Amino acid sequence: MGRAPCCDKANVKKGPWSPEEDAKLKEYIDKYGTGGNWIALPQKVGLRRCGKSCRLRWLNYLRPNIKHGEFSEEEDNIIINLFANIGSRWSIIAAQLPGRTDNDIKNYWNTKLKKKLMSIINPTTQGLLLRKPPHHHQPSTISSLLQHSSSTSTSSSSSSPSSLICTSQTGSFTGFEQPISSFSPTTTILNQESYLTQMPPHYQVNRESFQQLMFSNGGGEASCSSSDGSNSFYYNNNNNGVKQENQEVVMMMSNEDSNNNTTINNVNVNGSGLWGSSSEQAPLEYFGLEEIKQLISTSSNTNNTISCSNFLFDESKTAEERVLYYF
DNA sequence: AAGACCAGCAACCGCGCACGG
DNA sequence: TCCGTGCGCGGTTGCTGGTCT
Repeated sequence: MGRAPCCDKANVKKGPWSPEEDAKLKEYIDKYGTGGNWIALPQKVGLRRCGKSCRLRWLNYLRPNIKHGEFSEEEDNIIINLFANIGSRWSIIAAQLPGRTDNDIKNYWNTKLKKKLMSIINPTTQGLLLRKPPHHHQPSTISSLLQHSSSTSTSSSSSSPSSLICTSQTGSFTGFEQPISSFSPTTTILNQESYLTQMPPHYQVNRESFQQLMFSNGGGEASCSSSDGSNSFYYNNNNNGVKQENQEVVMMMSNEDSNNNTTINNVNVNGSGLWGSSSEQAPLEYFGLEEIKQLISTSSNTNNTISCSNFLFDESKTAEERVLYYF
């Protein structure tokens, strides 16, 4: 037995709201408030609308102080950074942007910002450039990345200053403004509030979220190239979709030899620096692609993408093109 | 000029969660 | 503790206007 419908579908109007409906709803809520019951509201207002529809219309359009129009660069930066840290929690992101609604931000992200960022990160392949930075490397800022986008050469992505740095100790990409190892390993996605409050003035970019950010939607070439010829993918072997205390982070590295053969090594980087402080390197763990596929094989398979709570695995890609990311 | 295509955005849908009985 | 109900969220759909061919 399915869930009871929230309203009588046959007797509710759907589609765009008329100015009259808007006026009715606004006038009523201004006068009496929502009464804490959206389902009952349409009847009180005299609208043939679903309560959920009224709520949406109010929240996204009618309520006071809604900001419409262009997003500022500042807002862009906040959205990008928050998305990279907490993913598509649009309501949380919206809470950081007064006057903006989650729907607005979601639409803005999907239609403009994601494309903009993709073109910045890798203007040629639309893939994510990952390269080992020199120790003295000063990561660029997001704003400088955005500024850089207009001048980046399309033929030499490896020379782009937008290289990404990752730290396994914190489980976060920084890549931008913040030195690595600013987060404690106990920081969890679940604990969103503390996660946010621990964010430095310049937000960090969360490793797995950034991958999702870059690779979701299946667009472009999937491999992550580095200047030394290695491709790097990451996954998290935690199954519940939430970062855990002292969780292991397993990094897969694939290398292409002179014959264009790709080998994949899986390096456990738990507790050590991302690119390995060899003396502290944890024992290697090996998870082949087949094993990973097995891990996720119980999940549903739609549109050539096997998915589960943690992973998306694009089967249509070749080995080195495969994208595996923490979800 | 007209049809095809695309981008932007408002709105819908379904699911998970919280809460009260 | 269980169940029903409403809310809130995120993904998706579909309409509309603009651009391209």
